[in-house]
Amino acid sequence: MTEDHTEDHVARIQAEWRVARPDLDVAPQGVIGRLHRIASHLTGELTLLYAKYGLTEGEFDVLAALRRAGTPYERAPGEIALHTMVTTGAVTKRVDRLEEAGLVHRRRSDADGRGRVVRLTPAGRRLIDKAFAAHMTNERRLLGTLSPAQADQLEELLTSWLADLEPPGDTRAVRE
Amino acid sequence: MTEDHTEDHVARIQAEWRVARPDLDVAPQGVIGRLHRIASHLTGELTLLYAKYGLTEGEFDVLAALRRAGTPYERAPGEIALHTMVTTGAVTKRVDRLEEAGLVHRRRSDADGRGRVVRLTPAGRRLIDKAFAAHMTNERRLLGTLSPAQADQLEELLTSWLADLEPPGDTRAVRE
DNA sequence: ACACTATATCTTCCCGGGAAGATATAGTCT
DNA sequence: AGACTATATCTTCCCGGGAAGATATAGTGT
Repeated sequence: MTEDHTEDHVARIQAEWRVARPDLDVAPQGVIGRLHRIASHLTGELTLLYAKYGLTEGEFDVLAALRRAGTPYERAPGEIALHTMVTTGAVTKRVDRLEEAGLVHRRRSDADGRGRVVRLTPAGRRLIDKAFAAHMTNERRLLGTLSPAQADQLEELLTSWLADLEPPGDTRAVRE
Repeated sequence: MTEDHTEDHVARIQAEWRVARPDLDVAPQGVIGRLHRIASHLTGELTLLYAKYGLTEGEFDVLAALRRAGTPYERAPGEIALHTMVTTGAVTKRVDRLEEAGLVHRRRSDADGRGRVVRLTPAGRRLIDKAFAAHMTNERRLLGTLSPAQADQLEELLTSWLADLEPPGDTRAVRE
């Protein structure tokens, strides 16, 4: 036996720290390290799928935010920034790319001369509808071997943790 | 009442999708969306702490990998890349910055002319020792209101999920 | 020893996003 | 109306990392 196959990378890192810094309690890494590692793995897999539709994650998020808005699939850039948790500068660039690709259209707001309105084009609507359905299938696959009971339990724990971390009244939104 | 305060952002997004795409089951977002949101929140908080020590997250990871190696706190760039889950190009740049800051030292390997050896300087060792202790305190704070029992349960669920996602034999390492 | 392939690191170029400032328009107060 | 402040978006500049190629050295087979 050269290796304990029941130990994952996080456990190995913790073991190394226990040798290097026996004075510290590295238990929190058991949760936080694994959470980050899962997140990074999921992001990689999700991004692969977006790429099949010619989208980056950021572009996907913008299209999704517009799609969720419902007919006529419009939102102001500032709203999109809130919904997708990025700066307005990032939204400008994402919308630039999506507009270039013919997936969204940008016009001035009638009501407010400073404002713009970003709207899904029919092509954008078709694309995000296909991509989002595939995305959900992909997420289901990634939850794969968790039993429904485990998934519920996990969701509950994450929900209560998230409630701690996010001060109520925090308006920022979430990755889709 | 204008808003249900028991609903978080992920729940709101799911509710929007149920209207926009009633044909799809968006349950997976309950877990995956919240996990990503927690990860992003944690990363923000952890990064704030690294910054107090003048470090980026990537630099912290490199110092931590060297510290865990034990005396004499040396590792090859390629090893560091494996341990920190980035490309060797990224390691080169991180080490450039750390060397500039006097926290690590880089020399040629005696054994292999292609190789380099990166070693913590005494200043680097002192810094990562302080920073890592503070990092653990910070992580404990971030787990805050999860009871020990909840934390254990969560760790167990994450561990088994991670085991699915990471094919055994995957050599990549983890965020500290 | 020579040719060929493999490996370790570094370099170059690119990409996406953040931060801060620029610009244009709204709103408010007098 | 005029001045001042607030707001929405866009622009500019920067930063960190990825991908792919360049370079130097090892290893291997003949």
